[in-house]
Amino acid sequence: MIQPVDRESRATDDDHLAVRVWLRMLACANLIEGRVARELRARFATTLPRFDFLSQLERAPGGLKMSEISKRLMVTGGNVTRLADQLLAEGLIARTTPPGDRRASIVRLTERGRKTFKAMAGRHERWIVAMFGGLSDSERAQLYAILAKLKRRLTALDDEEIA
Amino acid sequence: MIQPVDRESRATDDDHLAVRVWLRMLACANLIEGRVARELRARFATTLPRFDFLSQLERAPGGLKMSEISKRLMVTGGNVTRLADQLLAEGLIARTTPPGDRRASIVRLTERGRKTFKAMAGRHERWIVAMFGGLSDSERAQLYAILAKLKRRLTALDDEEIA
DNA sequence: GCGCGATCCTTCAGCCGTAAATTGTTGAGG
DNA sequence: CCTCAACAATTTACGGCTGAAGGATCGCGC
Repeated sequence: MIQPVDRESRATDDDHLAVRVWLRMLACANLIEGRVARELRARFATTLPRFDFLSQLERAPGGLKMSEISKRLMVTGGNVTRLADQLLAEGLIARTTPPGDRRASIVRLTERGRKTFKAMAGRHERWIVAMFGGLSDSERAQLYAILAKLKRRLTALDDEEIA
Repeated sequence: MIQPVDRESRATDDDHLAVRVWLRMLACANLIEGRVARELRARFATTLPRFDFLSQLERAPGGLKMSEISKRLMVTGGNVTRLADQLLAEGLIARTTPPGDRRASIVRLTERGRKTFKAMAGRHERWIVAMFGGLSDSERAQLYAILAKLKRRLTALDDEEIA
């Protein structure tokens, strides 16, 4: 019998259910994210943020503006700048300045970037599928639906006063 | 109508459901964590990891060994050392060496630490409850149950070969 | 006693993330 | 034109997290 000793496991009965749900969800997310990060490092000598960055470009054949990547990855602009610098140095992406706006810059995958990403994406999907393999189809669907509702709520709350 | 443009929203139909569930869950976790972090910073000039650290001590009146905190927070030892240094400097915790093992050190809340934490914890719970307020009791319960199963699976998978 | 691997903690370099200030560019109003 | 606010990207300072290396201590087995 496994005996986890983490934050979530130690929630006490007087905690509100919402808090316990949150701690459990956070624990799951951290376990999955950590595992994916370790695998990416071991097998591809890269990191999750870089993988995510490439993933966005994969879906946008024409390339993306830095600000657009920032929005999609939900990270700040400064962060995107640094990630782009690294991927550029690795030869996985290329940058151009769009005609008509010299402030912006557009980033797209290089051929090498596309190939590299394909290889990683295949593995990535298998890892995720394996980790969620303990749930039934119906449970995955329920989870998907409930999280949709939660996410709507969260984006609606955005910068509203909450407490 | 809200139009999110993040990672999860851009998942395509050929992605396996598990991947879409994962991206959605990650988006939710990041939204919640980010919001809590911002509130803690704005209202208490502190950070989420420090709050979590104190939270563990709150539940352990006799104090905890550094290694125990590391396990419970699911972070590495080096990280715990730094957090402890900061909380020590803020006067919220105290350290002692347990009799019988001079390698170890035991950390516990100071009176000031306990008071400070109480104030933060009350707010924290209200934020979480507000954020999960969009779900019904039944949905929260389902989520709680499904995540339990997922978490069991994840800890079982631990460092097993997965793909 | 004594070796020696295990354990506890710390330190360090490296990456990711943020917020805030800065540089350069654009475009709208006077 | 010319200002000036808005916007795109970058830089900087700081915090969290990791993995790896190192120092001290412990305790098992001989």
